[in-house]
Amino acid sequence: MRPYDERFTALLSHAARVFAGRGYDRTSMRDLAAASGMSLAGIYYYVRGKEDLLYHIQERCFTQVIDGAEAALQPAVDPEDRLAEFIKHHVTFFAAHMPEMKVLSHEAQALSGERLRKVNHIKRRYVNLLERLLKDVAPERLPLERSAATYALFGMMNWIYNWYDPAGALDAGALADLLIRIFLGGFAEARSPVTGGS
Amino acid sequence: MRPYDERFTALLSHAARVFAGRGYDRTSMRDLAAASGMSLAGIYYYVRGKEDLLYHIQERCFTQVIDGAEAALQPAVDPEDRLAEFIKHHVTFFAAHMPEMKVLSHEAQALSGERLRKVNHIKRRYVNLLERLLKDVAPERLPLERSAATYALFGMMNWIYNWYDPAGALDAGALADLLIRIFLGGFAEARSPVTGGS
DNA sequence: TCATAATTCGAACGATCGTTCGAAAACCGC
DNA sequence: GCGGTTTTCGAACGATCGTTCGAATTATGA
Repeated sequence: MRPYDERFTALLSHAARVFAGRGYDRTSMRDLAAASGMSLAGIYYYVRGKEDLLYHIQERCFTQVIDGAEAALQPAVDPEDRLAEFIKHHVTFFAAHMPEMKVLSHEAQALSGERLRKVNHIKRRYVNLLERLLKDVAPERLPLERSAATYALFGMMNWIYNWYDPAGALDAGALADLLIRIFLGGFAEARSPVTGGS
Repeated sequence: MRPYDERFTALLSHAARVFAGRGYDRTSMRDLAAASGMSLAGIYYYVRGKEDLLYHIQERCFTQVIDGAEAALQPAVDPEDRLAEFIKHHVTFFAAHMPEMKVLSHEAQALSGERLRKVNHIKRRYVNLLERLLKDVAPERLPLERSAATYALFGMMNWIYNWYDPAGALDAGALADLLIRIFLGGFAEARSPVTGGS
């Protein structure tokens, strides 16, 4: 039953590309059929429906990015190194899986019910992972600030899908290094004017 | 002809709130009629259609945010101060006009043709404005890095609509200060390891 | 008070959507 | 080559969409 899985994966890949290009809602099941070389009805052999298709794209991609991040953090021990590794992995993974990551970042509202609950659960795990890294880098910061800084960093990284071209002059590694320098320099070094150290 | 303008503005405001909540594509003209207290057909007296409604929301909001930014920059002369003023204005404006700014940030793909061209033209003006500010802060950076840093900063700021609650414990001014410290500290102070100062 | 313009709306249209169903086709172990 | 399972698909359904149109209603100015 290997060819089934391969065709299922190919369907998800084609669908992710079309979703990323035209947007989830503006994409019709007929568009997906044309893009994947299947018939309209044939898609329903692999998936319960359109929303189920989006769910599987998001669930697979999110699981991959979490597993990859944990693996990338494994060797690093210094807090700043670990944060840098997280950013580097997220950005390079984003650049390497642009369609899926755009769908993950941009179509978060499109799911509902149990599917939304499951994806949000994975998302919370991922956000908590980064928030713990920030706590190790700057333990003196207030939780409120740390939480906001977490989302600021995710914003820097996830906004990529709005402008970055993986085939352009800026390669993903250099982009990751730039974001690391910006965030680590500003977050870890620039102390809040009221605290100071304590 | 003042009551006409007031009702038109109210329609745009109601529509922006619904678009922000349910997404542009998932919102039907019947939803907008219910939210604005108008009949379905009545909307078409003020607007050519659904896409025209989205266009007017984006065009008005973008013009406001550009005018406000230029006014906020007026008194500041020091490059870092000017950049800080830009960030502060963008973030506080975002927090004060959440629905419109979310629609502006999240529904950039929904327009087409001439309307898309016009909004993109305004957007380019705004992006160029920030990019010039970054050039004054860090003249030694390569244009490629400066462009990426511009989008990184916009990502930090625009991602707000995914998590920030204006009614929560973190007020907009404090959030703006945090983003200023993060970006200014990391971008202006952490020099690229290869350049150093020309 | 009346004609004219401005504004609102019920009803309906054609188009497109996601989904279903039963049959046909392709594949497989024997 | 045959029986059963897996996979594909044409055709159609009901629902919902954005939009239109002509009439009804309300405001305006003489």
